[in-house]
Amino acid sequence: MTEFGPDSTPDFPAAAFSRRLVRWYRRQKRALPWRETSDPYAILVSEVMLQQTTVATVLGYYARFLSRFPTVRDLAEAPEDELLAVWSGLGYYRRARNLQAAARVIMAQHAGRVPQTLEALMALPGIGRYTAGAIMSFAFNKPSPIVETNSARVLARLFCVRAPVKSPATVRQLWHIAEQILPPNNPREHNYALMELGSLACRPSQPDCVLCPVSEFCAAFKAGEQRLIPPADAPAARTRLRFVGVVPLNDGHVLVARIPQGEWHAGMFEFPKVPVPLTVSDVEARETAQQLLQSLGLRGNLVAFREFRYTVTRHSITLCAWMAMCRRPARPPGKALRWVPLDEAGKLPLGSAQRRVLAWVSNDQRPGGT
DNA sequence: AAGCCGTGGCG
DNA sequence: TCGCCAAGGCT
Repeated sequence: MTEFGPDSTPDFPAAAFSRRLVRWYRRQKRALPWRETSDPYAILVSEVMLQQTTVATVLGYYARFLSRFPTVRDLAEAPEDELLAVWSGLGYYRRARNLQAAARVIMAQHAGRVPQTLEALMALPGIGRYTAGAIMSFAFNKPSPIVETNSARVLARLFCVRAPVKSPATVRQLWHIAEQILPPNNPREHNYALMELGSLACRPSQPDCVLCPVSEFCAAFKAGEQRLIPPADAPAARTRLRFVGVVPLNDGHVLVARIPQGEWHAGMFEFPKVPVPLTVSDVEARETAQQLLQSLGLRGNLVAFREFRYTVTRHSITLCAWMAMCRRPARPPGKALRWVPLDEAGKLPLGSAQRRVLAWVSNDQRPGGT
């Protein structure tokens, strides 16, 4: 075989490469909790959390999620609000809903056990080719290749693939390579090692080829092109948006609104807000806040103001938030609105920015706060 | 098949 | 402050 197959990697000494790579991995690997478990469900959870998300961020969620939803059944049966609240701050909230949908399919069609074939895994919502391959190799040590950000970069350099790594043709080529060089006897460590190499040494910028155990196999290194591969993407356009929001307070309660379908963070909660032009003056912003209060059927005083800046995908957002001391209306607010005790609001599913707003008002409302 | 979906850290 | 980056999948 080359040693495991011919084609685009005709002369590549795959077995020797993998042995060298895995030996390095065993010495250098980080201790990560999802590598310490053999529970396929826990590995599934970690892989979904890690999609487009840094290890450091996931470390703050992983154990808590598993202690709250220890089994496929617990997740399948969880109320959505509780699920989203646990996920709150992790981002890409569709992942949480897909993960629960996947858990329900696993209960209904696979007797509660994570399936062990690529086809069955890829049929689960939120699980694509990478995640399916990761579960196959990490959880079951079955020979499924993977291609994701790290390994794609490693493979592109290793074989000097100069085209953009995201183009469909390149993606196909990288999957082919990944399959060709995958050792049938040790797919788990091999795949882990490819990713770990990309993370620790074969980094996006400033690759540290001195640390690399397989530089002698690397076509880009030999050509001195490791810094040119893969080529940088064109910068993404950004838009700016501005909102005026109110945080109605009454007797230790805050008013929150369920975000409607079709908007960012749909189904989660936020403090009421409205879009305003980028150019509004402070006076106009204050008037907008007053009008917003009225439209909620509230009367109250705007007592404090603060701007929050955050990003949602490609949108740079400024939220001008007004704290409002209100009289609670006799009539209950609309169905999407809810008064909640301040100290329980944190248990709601909130986006990251809303969580910061909540921290602001909570701190202010505590005795002695300012 | 581009565009969408979140967030925090870092240079 | 700003742009880039990180264990993608879906439409």
